[in-house]
Amino acid sequence: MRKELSKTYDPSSVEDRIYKNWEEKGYFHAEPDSKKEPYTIVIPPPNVTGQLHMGHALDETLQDILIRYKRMKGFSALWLPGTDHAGIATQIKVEEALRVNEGLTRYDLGRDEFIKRVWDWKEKFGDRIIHQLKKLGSSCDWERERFTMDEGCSKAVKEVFVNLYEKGLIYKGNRIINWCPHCITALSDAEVEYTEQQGHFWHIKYPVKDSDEFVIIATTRPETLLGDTAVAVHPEDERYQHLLGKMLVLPLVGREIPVIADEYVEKDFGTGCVKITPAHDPNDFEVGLRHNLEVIKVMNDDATINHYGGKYEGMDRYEARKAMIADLQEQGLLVKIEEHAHNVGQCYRCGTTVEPITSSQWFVKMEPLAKEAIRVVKDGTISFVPDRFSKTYLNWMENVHDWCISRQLWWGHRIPAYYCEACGEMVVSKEDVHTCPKCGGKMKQEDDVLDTWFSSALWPFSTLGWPDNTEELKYFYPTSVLVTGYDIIFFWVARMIFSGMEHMGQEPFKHVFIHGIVRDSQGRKMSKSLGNGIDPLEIIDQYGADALRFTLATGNSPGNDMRFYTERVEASRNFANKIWNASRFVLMNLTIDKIELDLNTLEPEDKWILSKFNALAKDVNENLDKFELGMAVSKLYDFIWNVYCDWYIEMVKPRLMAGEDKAAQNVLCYVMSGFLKLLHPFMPFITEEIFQALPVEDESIMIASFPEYQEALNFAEAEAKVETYIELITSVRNARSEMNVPPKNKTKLYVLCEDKDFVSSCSEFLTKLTYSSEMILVDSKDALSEKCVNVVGQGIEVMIPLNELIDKEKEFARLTKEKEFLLKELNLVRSKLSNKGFVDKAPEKLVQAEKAKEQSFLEKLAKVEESLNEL
RNA sequence: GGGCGUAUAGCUCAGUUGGUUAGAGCGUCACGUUGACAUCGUGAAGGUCACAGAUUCGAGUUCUGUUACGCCCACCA
Repeated sequence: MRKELSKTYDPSSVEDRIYKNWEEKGYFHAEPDSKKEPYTIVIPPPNVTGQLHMGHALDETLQDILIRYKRMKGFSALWLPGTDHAGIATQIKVEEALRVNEGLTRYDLGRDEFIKRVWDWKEKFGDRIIHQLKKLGSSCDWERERFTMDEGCSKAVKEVFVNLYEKGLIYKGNRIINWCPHCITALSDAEVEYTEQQGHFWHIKYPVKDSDEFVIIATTRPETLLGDTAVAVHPEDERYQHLLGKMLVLPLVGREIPVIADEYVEKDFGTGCVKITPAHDPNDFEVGLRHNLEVIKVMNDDATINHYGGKYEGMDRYEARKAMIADLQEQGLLVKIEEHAHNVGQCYRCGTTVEPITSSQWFVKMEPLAKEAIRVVKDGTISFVPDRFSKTYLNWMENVHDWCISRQLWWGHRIPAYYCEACGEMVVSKEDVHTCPKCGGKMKQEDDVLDTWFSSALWPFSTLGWPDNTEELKYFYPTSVLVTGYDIIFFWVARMIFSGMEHMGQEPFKHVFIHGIVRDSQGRKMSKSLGNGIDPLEIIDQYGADALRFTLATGNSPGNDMRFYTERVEASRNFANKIWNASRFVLMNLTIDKIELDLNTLEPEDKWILSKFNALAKDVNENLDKFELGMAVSKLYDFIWNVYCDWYIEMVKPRLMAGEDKAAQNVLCYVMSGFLKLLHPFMPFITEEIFQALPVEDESIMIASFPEYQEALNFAEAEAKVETYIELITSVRNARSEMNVPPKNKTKLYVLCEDKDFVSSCSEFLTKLTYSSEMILVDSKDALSEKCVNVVGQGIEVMIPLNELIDKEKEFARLTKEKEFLLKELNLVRSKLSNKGFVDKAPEKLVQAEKAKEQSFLEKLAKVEESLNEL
């Protein structure tokens, strides 16, 4: 006996120790190695001050499975970790803490001091998520950990910004953008989420100047009326031809605005008249450009009304709305109010309704960049798994607008543009600029910072050393696969693709492996506000990281959401325990100290399990290569539990009890160490713990080689025969169960079979697993004097003498049921075989298989009928 | 308005390029302390693969249409 193992597996006593050992041995570290092929994954960097949630757990588990697999396959496998500075999210957190703890705002501290506080915060909490990733077993190369605002990434950001600016792909302009009045910053289109809300349509009269006439417009946002600079109608709308070019008097304001004609207006919608507010509506902005309309912005940054609002100045936009409606009503200008459901855009960080506003911002010109990004997905250079997400991606990329990249925040990469305080000259430069190249005046850097996603977009190459042409960059880029959720395809995946193409001239990754969202047991999204989130760390404490990982990898297909509940984790935990106990059994019976497989001394069941294992290795490799992780893991589960434990261990027990059976020990260990290796990417800890207790040569399973199919281990014939016996054993158990015969009632077993040698070599487990006392080979049934239950298999028939225990009626019913079943199947097979189309067109192999089935059914049917007659 | 997904056992889900008797986990029922494991074992019950057509020798799987639910994008003010 090598080592005494406890009866149940206790992950908590194992995991930290093993992880520490891996780290110390340096197994996670990858170097450029010309003798190996590279395999690279860059982590989707979690927010630096965030905490691990189930979505991370899924994402990291999938990546770790892939990276461990490839590492064992002999690749130089780099999983590059790091964190994201997460502009708005982090700034909001620190501001909140500042407010709660010190009653201060960031403005009280000033920019420099505030940023220092955020760095302090990052130092304090930045390690937390990294520790949590380690608890999961993530085999990241921690020596290469990066941060989106570290020196290298910042250098890359400046390089890219200046580069794009010089190419004319970054520009500054006064455009309409999404504004969050709570975060006080511009947002990109992708950062706005739309929800349908019940609102109103207010119908308002706009009087025609010097006339009794008026037009009626309908609006959902009456407060923007303050910034109207025209009313538009369709050019061919006959109702309004006479008003074209005339002036209207803007209610509540008194300003005069023209009636203009523009194709944008739909004649049949509403009244056919549209108020035009270029400063507060994207469509109106376009109309304004076409007609040279004045742009009057009526709101401040916090969405209160500014000086253009007259008496409404200082009011919040909704207060102003209320007040204006009341005033309009009083003046008899409010015609009616309609209920109206419409989509309202909200800030994806704070949920505040965004305000479209014209503002001077920085943009990335998307059209030229999108071209290449579209090409590489269309021509398959980059593939999405599952493929349907390439449609989502292409649809977005083909309709993408320019990307607003400036944010009015303090935490982030400050835009490398400098303005002369004297002459207004602007310089964009990688280096700090202090004096104006034109007039020598003092230069001041742009206040705005960049969208967080601007730096994340460079992640696959900035983390490898770009813009320097490092060995790492040459070797590990392009990366192999990107693993992420479908919810950030637009934010991140798309932007990495065009950035990689533009700056590296090569795709950032070859595959995008997309997973879904982890939901609660009722299918709801896990969220803080619902309080239905499950903490992965609590699950790890309770059930172990392996159980959690196994749960996340099982029953989940790429791109689909999954439900998470503890019963599933329990099942995974039970599986770990099953493996644990199987290993206890093997170790208890071990006398060998080295695995030496001698293919010449094998029993049928040995060949059978080796053959089954061989097929498993083939399947798992194929599944993993095709990103079918869920399928790979369910095959492993089935093999380990339902094949190795339920059958092979049971078959081999008599041999082990009988004495030192080296062949059995070798096969037990060979197959066990093999399936542990196959399972290791999914359940790294328990597989390592057991592996090291087995008589293996590798010092760690992490660096052992991944099993692959070997022709020498394919024993098709023995496999098929043992398979038949398994069926037979099941049938015997079934018969006994239906006769209500208790397991302890052991009887003889008579066997009628032509292949006597083979049956003899299996006699031990046949006897044991059919609850028999001994097995007797007979030449004919006639010789038996005892009353028997007959069970038939292919080429074999067994008789169980149960004497008076036999319930004749029950046996009759059982055999009749069996007969009906065989008849049904026989019918099915025959109808296939008599179908000329099938025989002519189906593959020959299939036709032969059907014929064999027919024979088998016929043979069995004859035996069953014979038994029925004898009753 | 456009696009996508899902619909398979009581529940949650797998099901590869069409081809044995459609599977698993959990739950249910019966039996069981057999020398690794009750976090277990043995056996069983449970399915018109949403509906209607089409293609095919053959459809859970492919195509068309319908229904229900979900998601994404666009935004007629």
